[in-house]
Formats: sequence, structure tokens, C-alpha cells
Amino acid sequence: MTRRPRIRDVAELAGVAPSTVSVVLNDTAGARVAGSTRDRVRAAAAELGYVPNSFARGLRTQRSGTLAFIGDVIATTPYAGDLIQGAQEAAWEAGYLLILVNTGGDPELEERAVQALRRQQVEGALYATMYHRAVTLPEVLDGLPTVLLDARPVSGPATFVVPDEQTGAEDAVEELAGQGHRRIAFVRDLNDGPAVDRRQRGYEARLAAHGLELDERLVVRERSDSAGGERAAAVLLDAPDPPTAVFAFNDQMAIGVYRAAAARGVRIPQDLSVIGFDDLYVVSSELTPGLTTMALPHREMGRLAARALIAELDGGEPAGEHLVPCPVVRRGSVAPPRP
Amino acid sequence: MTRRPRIRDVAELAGVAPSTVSVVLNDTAGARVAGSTRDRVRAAAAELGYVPNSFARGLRTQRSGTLAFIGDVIATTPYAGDLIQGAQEAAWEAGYLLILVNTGGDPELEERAVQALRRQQVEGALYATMYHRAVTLPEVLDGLPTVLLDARPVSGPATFVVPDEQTGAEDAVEELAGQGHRRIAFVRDLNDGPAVDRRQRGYEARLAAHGLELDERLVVRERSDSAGGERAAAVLLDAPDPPTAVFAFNDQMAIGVYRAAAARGVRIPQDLSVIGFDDLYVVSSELTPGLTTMALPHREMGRLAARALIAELDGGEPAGEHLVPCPVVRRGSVAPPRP
DNA sequence: CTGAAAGCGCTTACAG
DNA sequence: CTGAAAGCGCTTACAG
Repeated sequence: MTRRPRIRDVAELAGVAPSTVSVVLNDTAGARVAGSTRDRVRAAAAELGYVPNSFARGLRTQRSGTLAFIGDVIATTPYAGDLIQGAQEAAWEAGYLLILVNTGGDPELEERAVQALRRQQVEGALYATMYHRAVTLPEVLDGLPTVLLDARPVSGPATFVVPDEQTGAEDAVEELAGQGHRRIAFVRDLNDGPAVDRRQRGYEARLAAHGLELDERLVVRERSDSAGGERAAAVLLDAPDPPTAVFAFNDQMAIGVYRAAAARGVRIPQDLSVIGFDDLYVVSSELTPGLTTMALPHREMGRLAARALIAELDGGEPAGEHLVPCPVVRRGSVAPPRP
Repeated sequence: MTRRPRIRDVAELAGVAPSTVSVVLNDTAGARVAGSTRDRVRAAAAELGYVPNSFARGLRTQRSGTLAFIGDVIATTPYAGDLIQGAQEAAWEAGYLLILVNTGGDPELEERAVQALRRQQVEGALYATMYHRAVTLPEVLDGLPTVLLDARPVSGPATFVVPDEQTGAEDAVEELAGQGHRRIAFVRDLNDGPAVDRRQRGYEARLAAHGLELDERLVVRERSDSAGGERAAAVLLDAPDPPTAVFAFNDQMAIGVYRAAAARGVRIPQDLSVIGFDDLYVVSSELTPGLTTMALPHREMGRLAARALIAELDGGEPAGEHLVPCPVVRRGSVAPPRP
């Protein structure tokens, strides 16, 4: 492995000064260099396979060309890859490289990670959580431009990118009410949270828009996994006046609704329409019938967050809240109610 | 945002020379500095919140403390996150930061990405594919220490980390044969490839170890998705002498086996045992009964690859092939054959 | 036991 | 139109 060529090597080969090489290779604005000189410099650089050293440049320019992606838990959700990929793509398009750190949610590790990132002179950070929740930015991040990704600030101003949960939920209910359903249940998580709260708000808003009264018995709280969805659906289906459609907080719960229906001979979508949320691909596409659901736009959120961060670095104003639409993915679990 | 403190600021506050600060903060071996001086330096650094500038250090030491993770497609597989997380963790533990680049499999983008990474002075690279396949390392990577992750070289020597497909397949067949099954089918991908070839080899080896003859009619090639698995299982179950157990090339195909069985009133596991491969979590755990399958150790592979790379950077010999075991995850789809 | 000096590889005013 | 010089913030022989 021979030594990497330096700017001086290029300069010597081209017969110019290093500063001229710099000016040519960076297309420095306002610099007047003869075309023939430019050609010679470029040829020399190509011949040597010259790649500038970002450290030297960064030391001088005080810019690193890197952004941090700080995530709490990368692996445990199948969406993480999309969030990361979206951010990486947008960063790349703007000439930035992404440095990835996974903190596992450990504050002490997080602090050391941010310090390491500062040492690397990252210009800004994406602070991502793997599902939509409210967070408090760690103090170490003070002074570093930061955008929250799939997270919202517990308090105070911040730029953040989250799914438009409420509109998504409204659209989900519209898929059902638009087909004529009047008794539409909402199977939701036990606990409150930014996602479930807004989905419920959307559910209620859309019912109201259709002139449907909110029946508290049609809103069932359970754990947001398939077993919870199954229990919730059991309660609904065994009631005297069961719903004709179910809006499930997430796809996992929708799986449970499928199971409860199957156990009772209730057919989907003939006897019961079901719509989910998240578009957990491997699940929603493999159910029979395929699950109609609202997609969580992770890749798009990643892209948007990176772009928002870069815009701030370029001197733009912090943008506050970015809501990203959740499009419906129609498969086969919704049909008109039986007459 | 005030200016970040430099080593000179710490030196002035502590009343020493910058070089002394460097020596103290880096615990430079063989340097003799009085304990009281050390304390003063450390206190000054803490007071100012001093974080050394990696660029300046790297320029001097010719080390960056960063590694590259170059992936072809990050998002499209739910495993990618694990691969990345494992690599990131192991890198972090050794004091390295991971820079992530997603090439989408585009050679031109790949070349530019590697150049950008070289500019950033990465010390080595992890070249990852999102499923086990054979690749040719791009030329731009020449001279940069590289470890293949979930990929093997088409030819030539290289350090690479892949799942131990054959042993995994042997263990899968053992789960079935060990329960007394004699007619064990293998539902496999249409095309050859490093993964399927080795899984078939394992299947055949384990059959032989149990004194079972290979019945070519029990090996069915289909597309490796659920529809393909369903077609393959249909052929097997409708045959005059159907198998009592199916080893599916992957979990997606196993889903299809479930469907074909259900359509025929064949119960799993009472009438038919099924074992998959991959442990596509959301799928395998949500089927009824839960799918017994061989887990692909992505996180472990990521960790191992990063460690192998770092070992090489530390002067170790390139290690060649690393096979990572695929443990069985028992759920409920395997039982003894009916007497 | 501690400090002064050189130098890593660039970029950018500035001089000519 | 091009080159010489300074300096970004560190580390590391070396001198004392």
C-alpha cells in the first residue's frame, strides 16, 4: 500500500503551486486560472488518484461534511432500516456522510457517544426514536443543530419530523365509513402516547364528520400486540351489537382481530372489515386476506429530517413540526357492510 | 454558541504547555508528569468542557477512528438493522465510529461513496449485502482493509463473515429426524446460491446420517416467497406418498406451506411438521402454531465482522472465513409423526 | 518533570 | 493569472 498522494504531489506533477491545485479542484469561486492550467491540474490529480484529505480540509474550513444519526434502538424494529436509509440518502445527496450511533436508550452511553461525535466534528445531528414518542433532548446536544426524527419534544421548541397520525387515522376511518360502515370500533393501546392519542383524535373527528355518534363501548384498550388485539376483538365480537368494522391501532393488533374473527367464523371482509396502521409489510401482506392499512412513511421521514437539518446548517430558520402523510395501502380487508 | 475550547485554552487555564495537556489527556505511555499537574489539567479540561478535535489529531496521527459500513440495500430487508447494530456496537466498544453508506447496489454510486469515505480517512470497511451471496469487491476498495459481511468473495482470498448455512440446515433436519420423521421434504428456491446450496447440502448430509435415502421427489424448487412455498407444498401434499415433515428454505416459503396445509385440512404439527429458516420474527411468531425455525444471527455477524476488521487494523492476520452458527428457535410447528 | 518547535495536509487571504 | 505564507488544532520527538 503506497502512500496516498498529497496536494503537493499533484502540484509538482502539474508544475503549479499547491494553492492552485486547491483552487482548481474546489472550483473556488472568483479564482482566475487559465483553462490549460486547469486541465493540467485535473489530469495530474486523476493520474495520481488524488483524494483530498478531509481532516486537513476540515481543520482549515471548520466543516466536516458529516452528520450524526443517533438512534435509541436500531435493531428491534423492522422500520429502523428505512429511517436510516432515508436519512442517509438525503445526506448523501447534499454531500454529507452519516455517522451512525446506537445508544440503546442508555443516557450514559448517549453522552459519550455525543462527545465522540463532537470530536468528529459532526455539523449536526438527527435524534431518532424507533417509534413516535415524546423525548427530552440530552443536554450534551446543546449547541449542536439537531432535528428530532419520529419523536417530538416533551417541551420547548425544536425541529421534528413525525407521521401525521391524526390525518392517517381520519383517512383510515374514511376507508370504512366511506363504504357505509356505521359501527366502527377502535382497538387501541392501553397507554396514552403521541401516536395513539392522535389516532384516536382522528378516529373521533372522522366519525363526527360522518354524523356518527361516539360509542364508548366500541373503543377497547388492550396491549398493542396480537394477543391484545385478539382479546379486544373478542370483547367486541361477543357483544350484543358488534361492530361491522374495526380500526386497529397497529397491524399487530389487527392480526389479533383476524384471529378472533376466525375463531368465531366471522369472515373478513364479508362479515367484518378491518383496517390497520403501520404497514408492517411482512405481516400485512401475508395475512389472508391481505390487510388494508396506513403506511408509516419511515423512509420519507428520514429524508425529510436530514433535509431539514441541512437547511438549518445552511442558515435556514428552524422549521418546527413536520408532519408526514401516512398513505393508505389497500389490500383486501375492507368491504361494504352486509345489508 | 461560543467557540469550542482548544487545547491551548486548557493549557492556559492549567498553567502548562499544550503538549503537557495532550500528554495528560491521552495518558501517553512513558510520559512523566507530576500527579498534581495531571489533576490541574484534567480539572481545567472538565471546566471548559474540552473535547479534542479529531481532525487535528487525525491529521497528526494518521488515524481517524472511523470505520465504513457499505451496504447494498439497507431498507428492503428487516434484517439490515441487526447487521448494522451489531457492527456499530462492536466498533463502538473498540473506540471506533461507524460511517454508513447505502449504495443501492449502484456501482457508480458505490465508487463515489468509497471515495468520500477515503476522504474521511476511514481506516477500514465492512462491505455488507443484505442476504448471503457471492460478490466481487469493487476496485476502489483496493488498499483499504475490508471485511465482507453476509457475503462471500466470488474468488480470491478475503475475510468474510457468513451464516453457517450447512450446519443450520443439518440441525433443522435433525429437529425433524430426531422426532422420528423419515419422509422429510425440502422446499427450496428455484435458483442456486450460497445459502440454498449449503442448506441443501446440510439437508442431504443429515438425511444420510440417519440412514435415510434421498428421494428426489421430496425436493421441490419454487420461488422463495409464500406463494412459491404454497405451490411446492401443494405438490408434496397431493402426492401419493406425502412427506410427514417439511424443511422450508426460508420462513416465507414456510408460510406457504402452512397455507397449503390449511387448505387441505392437514394440521400442523399433528399431521405435518414444518421447520423454516431465517426467523423472520414478525412472521414466525405470529403464525399459528408458531413456526419453529433456524435463526439467522445478523447481529452476531455484524459484531464479528467489525471485530475481525479491527483485529486486522491492529496488525492481525486476515482470518478468511468466519461461519456463524444459526440456532434453532423452537415454537410449535414440529411434533413426532403420527404412528 | 515540562516546554518550544515542527509538522500533519489542506485553504485562503494576500502579494506580485 | 499564479505562488508564498500563514494557520486550522493537535501530537511527538527533542531539548532542557
